[in-house]
Amino acid sequence: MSKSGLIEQRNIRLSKIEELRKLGINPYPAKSNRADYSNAIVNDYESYKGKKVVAAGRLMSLRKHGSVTFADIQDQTGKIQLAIGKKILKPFDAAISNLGYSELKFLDVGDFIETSGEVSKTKTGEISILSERITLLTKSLRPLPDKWGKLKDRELILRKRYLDATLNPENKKEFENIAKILFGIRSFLKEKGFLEFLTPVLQPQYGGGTAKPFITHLNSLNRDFYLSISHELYLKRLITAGFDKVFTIGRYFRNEGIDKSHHPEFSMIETMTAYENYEYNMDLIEDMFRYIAEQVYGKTEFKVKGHTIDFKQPWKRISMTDAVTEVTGINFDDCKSVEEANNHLKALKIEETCETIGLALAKAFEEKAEETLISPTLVFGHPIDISPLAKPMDSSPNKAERFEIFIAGMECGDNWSEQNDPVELLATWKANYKPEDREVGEFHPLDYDFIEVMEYGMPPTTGIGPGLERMAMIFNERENIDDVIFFPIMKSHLSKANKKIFGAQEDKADKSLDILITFDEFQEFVSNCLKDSAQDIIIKPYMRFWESKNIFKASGSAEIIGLFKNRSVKLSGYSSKAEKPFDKAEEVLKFKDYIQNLIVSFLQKNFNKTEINLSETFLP
RNA sequence: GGGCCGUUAGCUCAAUUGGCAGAGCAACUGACUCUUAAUCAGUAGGUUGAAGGUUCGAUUCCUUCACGGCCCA
Repeated sequence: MSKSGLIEQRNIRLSKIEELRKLGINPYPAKSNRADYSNAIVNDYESYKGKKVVAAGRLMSLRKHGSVTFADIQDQTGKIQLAIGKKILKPFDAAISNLGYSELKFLDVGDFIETSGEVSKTKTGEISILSERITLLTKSLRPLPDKWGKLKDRELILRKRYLDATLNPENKKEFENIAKILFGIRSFLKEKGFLEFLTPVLQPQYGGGTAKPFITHLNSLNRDFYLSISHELYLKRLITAGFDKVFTIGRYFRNEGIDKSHHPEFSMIETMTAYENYEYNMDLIEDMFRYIAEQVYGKTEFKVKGHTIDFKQPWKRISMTDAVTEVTGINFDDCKSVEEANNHLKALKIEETCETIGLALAKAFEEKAEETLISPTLVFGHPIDISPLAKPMDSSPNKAERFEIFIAGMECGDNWSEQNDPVELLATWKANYKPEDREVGEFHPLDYDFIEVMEYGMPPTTGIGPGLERMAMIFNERENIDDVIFFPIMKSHLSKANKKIFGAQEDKADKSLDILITFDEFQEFVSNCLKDSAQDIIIKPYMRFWESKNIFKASGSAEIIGLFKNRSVKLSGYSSKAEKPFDKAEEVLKFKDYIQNLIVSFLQKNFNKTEINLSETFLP
């Protein structure tokens, strides 16, 4: 007998499966004969009245009253009630997998079932199916969380979205709408004459942006590859190949922070259009948002961060310089020198010195203007310094033919007339090539293959890249990116109950034998590497040996106390396994060595300005 | 990275100053021919996220860790 409620309930359901199998019922058949959806029946009762239907879905509630039972099943479209009368329901028949009235006891809330019967209303007026047949489609082993309360634990909602979606149809609807956004974008771009391409996620050289990439290894080529941080350079190759309007709905991977509006894995709709410049895209993006608002959501007004945004209105278009001037009164275009620009930054309480006027303008915009752009705004005329892939404007060569989309203070897409002068591009890239930026994610790799493409010649081209998640956040009126990503990234977790149920091994010590190094021994052992001034630091070593399933194991750690106020530091991780008993003396030596290295690397990491010398005597 | 908060039964939540770990739903047994959060009677379900500490005694206080949330940079 299990002590856990979950395990007990699961066992009961397993035994129901056992009994059903004995009766000749397959609890997991491959196919259903479902022909009707619940909302069609409920919304159009007059046409369905008296007709036979076959519906299927998840059993969401079961109310037994002796010889009559009421049940609710939920399918993709909604819920419908089944009225199951002892006299109407046909008797048990394994040949057609029909459950009789007394076999209803094998059903649980959460099971998937199919039913056929006449549509009618009950005495209380509820539209129902008078079930003549009931077939089990899938036996569920675990109880659904509370059947009318919704899931509240945020961690559970994010980890088990399928449960949240089952219990919370409004939330499910939001994800349905995100799927429809994708259809909307595709049909919009199709109407405009675009072709969709799939571009590589695994790339030998990453490019098209500045971000920290994920690195992976491709065994068959024995090379490290990068997960795409952008798909832009591939779309440009397609333009070079002679396709005039292309797009991809791509997956983007950036090994950077996770917060309310950033996720390491996200999606963008990236387009490239030949023979046009960035002004074409200003219209395209505006039209695309309006199209989705009208086609998918059937409205143009959305509430974002407390502001009402109307996509019907023409979007504001403003240069970056003017956007900064509007907020701060400072016009960076009037700057005669970098010093002057930096003085402006100081006046704006931005504690950063920039190398060029352009960088200072960008900084001021980012710090002061961005968050004020609530209604949809297209900001153009970025400094060329921050736009290495964009063409300079004819009228002011230090500005790029580029614009960004801001909605509710969020950047929702970046767009420009693509630089297709290979000599210029190579020069810009080389000037920006700073391998030391790789760590901070502001590194432009040199992609000679791409320069070669440009040398063959790419016609004048422009591209846009609105982020799908940000779009979804706006249209679904959500402020957290996790609310628009069905499977947000999380650390894996195996619950205690699941460890038991699945028989997953728990690496647990059976018994602890002895501690082989004494406190004094260890302090003597490390005294040579700590200065007198660190006398108050106590290092407590722990080591133990034990036996588990005929494997001998050792593990050890050292705790440093007194280094920080109210905190101790634990250096851990030593472990060792063998099939026969250890030579303990040798193991202790290994442990000492390990701990010594740990301490040295710990000190190096945390006191990197201090030189750490390992004296000979420190070694055991 | 910094700060604050959370983790108790399958789910949602209690537990008074540190003093017997409880309820509703779900589950199980039984009654019931129109319910819809069905009802009624009964039963069972817990290593209070993990480890350590203080204490006669810890869900409660302290430390560390794990997982998560919110805010800030």
